[in-house]
Amino acid sequence: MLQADQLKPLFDVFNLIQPLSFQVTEALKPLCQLRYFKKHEEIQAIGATCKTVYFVFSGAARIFYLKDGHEVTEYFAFENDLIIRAESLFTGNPSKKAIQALENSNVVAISSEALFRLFDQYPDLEKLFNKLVQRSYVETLKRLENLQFLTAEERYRKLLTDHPEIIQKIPLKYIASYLGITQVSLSRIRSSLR
Amino acid sequence: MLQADQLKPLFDVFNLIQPLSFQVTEALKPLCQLRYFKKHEEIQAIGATCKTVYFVFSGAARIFYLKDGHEVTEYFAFENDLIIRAESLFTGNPSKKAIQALENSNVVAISSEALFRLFDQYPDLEKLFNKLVQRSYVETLKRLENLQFLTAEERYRKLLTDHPEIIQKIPLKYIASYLGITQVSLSRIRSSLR
DNA sequence: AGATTCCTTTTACATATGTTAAAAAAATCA
DNA sequence: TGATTTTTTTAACATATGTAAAAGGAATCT
Repeated sequence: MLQADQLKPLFDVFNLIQPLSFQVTEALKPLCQLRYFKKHEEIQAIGATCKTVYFVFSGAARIFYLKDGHEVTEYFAFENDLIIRAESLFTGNPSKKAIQALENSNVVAISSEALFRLFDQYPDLEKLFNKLVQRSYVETLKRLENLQFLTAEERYRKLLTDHPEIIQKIPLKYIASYLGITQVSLSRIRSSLR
Repeated sequence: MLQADQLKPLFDVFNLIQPLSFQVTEALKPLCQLRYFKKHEEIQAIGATCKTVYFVFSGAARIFYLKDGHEVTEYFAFENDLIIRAESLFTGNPSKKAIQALENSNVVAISSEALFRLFDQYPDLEKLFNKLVQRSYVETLKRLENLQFLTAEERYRKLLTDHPEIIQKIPLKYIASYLGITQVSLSRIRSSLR
């Protein structure tokens, strides 16, 4: 069971995005399940329909899918980051993507159905959720631009400056597919920068 | 000035996504400005902050930006499609992207500030807007996946099956940058498929 | 600690895509 | 219609990235 205020760091982040009243906060807390996953453990499997909204409480996670038998990483999430598989959550279709812990991680899991049921009663909660979605959307647009017209080396350099924590904490084989290139190619790029 | 029910086709689409009451519909109508743009005309310029939500009423439009002096097309919009530059609308930052008519087009323009002001009074209107954003987000995720791990030829084939209207109506030079390749490369791919 | 597995780099070669320039084809305009 | 401009294709060559296999290095497990 959750201890009082254990969730405070996450709720502090929420409040920066959308100020929440005491009532909203109290209504949301019971929906938050703190779950522990070991490094490499699967948080959600491929084929499951996304009915849970996750936040990384501590640790790190990724979303990936299989393409021709090998894994393609689509997204990395760190502390306080939202994890949803939007293409499933918003359509009700099963997701072809999995969520996996990259380190021993604590994750806050919220049932999307229970969350959405609170929206009519607490409009600010709906606004918070939608602002989080908007932020994810904007981030995805930026990644799209990068993939559309930067070279592999430019994308790697950009990741290095924009998200150094990814380079530091994540195995290169995951970063390669995230950048849309092979591991060999990434290795080549790295050695050319030395 | 708008004639009664001129907007009906667009509102029919809205109702499929989120049923709107008579009151909501009547509140939204006065915000809808029907504007005409000639082929190639600029709907919004680079550098402007996005404070308008557009829908294509008839015709077609695109979002593009400049990269090293040449245009990169990010998005095509056809009848009833939403056009927003999310990275500006949701952040308040000036957009580096322009919106341009690709044919003689009628466009419904809605002030985002006026629209957002209606949200507290009409929650279903907020829900409609957020569902439209969610759909755009999901579409963007699909494009990201394609750019991340399909070859140029696979991306072209996919566009051919998923959005034949783009191939039919849009100049190839715009399609090339949309696919993340040069015009020469696209031409080569097309001839190899013949 | 040693053995095993996993991750990263390197090499050699193949292929896809980019670049520049020119020709061909199509669209636009007076 | 004919002239002009724009778009698309083709050619030749350069470069980036992919593929497969092997070696080296690091992490993990008992």
